[in-house]
Amino acid sequence: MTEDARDEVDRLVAAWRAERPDLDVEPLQVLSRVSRLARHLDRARRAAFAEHDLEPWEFDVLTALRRAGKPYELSPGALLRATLVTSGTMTNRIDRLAAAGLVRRRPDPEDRRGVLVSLTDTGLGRVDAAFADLLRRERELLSGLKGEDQRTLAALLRTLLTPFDSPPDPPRP
Amino acid sequence: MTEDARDEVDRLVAAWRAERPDLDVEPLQVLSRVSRLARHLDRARRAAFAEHDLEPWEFDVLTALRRAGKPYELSPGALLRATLVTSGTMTNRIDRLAAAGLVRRRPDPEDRRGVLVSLTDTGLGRVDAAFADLLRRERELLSGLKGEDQRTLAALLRTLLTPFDSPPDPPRP
DNA sequence: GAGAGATATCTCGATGTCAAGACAGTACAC
DNA sequence: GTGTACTGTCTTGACATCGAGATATCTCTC
Repeated sequence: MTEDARDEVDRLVAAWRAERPDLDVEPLQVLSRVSRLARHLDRARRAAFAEHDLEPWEFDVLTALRRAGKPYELSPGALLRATLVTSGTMTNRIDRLAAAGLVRRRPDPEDRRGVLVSLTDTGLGRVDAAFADLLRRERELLSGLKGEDQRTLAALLRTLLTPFDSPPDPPRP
Repeated sequence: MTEDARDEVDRLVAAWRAERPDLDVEPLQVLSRVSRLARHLDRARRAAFAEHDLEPWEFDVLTALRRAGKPYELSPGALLRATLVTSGTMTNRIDRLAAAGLVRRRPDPEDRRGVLVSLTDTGLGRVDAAFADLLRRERELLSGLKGEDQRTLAALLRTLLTPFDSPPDPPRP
């Protein structure tokens, strides 16, 4: 091999080159790393939240509410857009968070189809503690990169993400 | 706001800064993007594989076998390390792939605890077709970045990934 | 103000995953 | 060779997710 394999994706790419020299597998260098890193991150997050008795999915919902600012209240629809899950999943999550006393549900006074979900005091305290902890650990994970490299990395990732996060084509008049 | 939000994570970071100006949320610029991008990628992959009648999890197992080279055979243990799932999940996956005629199971002649899983001809054909398709789509996804930027991105991601992919500390003699 | 279509949420069944543990077989020291 | 620890695979039960569809309400047009 002409260069050392430094991570699993290097090994994976080398294996593909040996098996399918006819294919250009360069895209894997970026996208396989994204997938694998996300998987490892999930596990690290799970470990971090365990200390605060929170599951990652609980944290995702609670932070969305926390970010909204006072009165920490959003509709289920806003929550599912923020967390990239389906509506059935969100209904289920809200049910369980409400049962755990971390959020509260009330009818939307302005839209009788709608519901509003808000943080309880308990939920607010838990999410703030867990978030501070998460940031500590994430900073640790990133400690291998200089600040400038982190900004470069963030900018490149943003470029890839933009098409997904833009509205899927405005309807033409 | 001092700068335009270009993607959801920019909006997310801006919201945190407004709510918690006391915290340094820079790590989110990188790691939240990794998580979100991985999620979008999952969906894109699912769509790509649907044309070949494959689920992403099926593809993951089949490619691991394909990369191993002739005779396209690995143990369940090797497969679960390659795909980052638990042993129970792998047993289940192999069961279903075998039922679908894409892989075959046979006892390991050298270790009577063990089993060897290999691609069938059908499995080989399916995975090769799906992989070529996946590469096409991934290249498309990356088309927003110059080749040089792609290499920079890959290198920065590798730095983050290395600690996870290295053995978890060799035992001291 | 009536109807058509869009939107918001919830329900339900199927499914894939995980964690913990069972079990058989192997490896190594003594 | 025997005991002990380890390894490899499979089993089981709980659980979160998805997708499709049901229901109620809103909005817009005519």
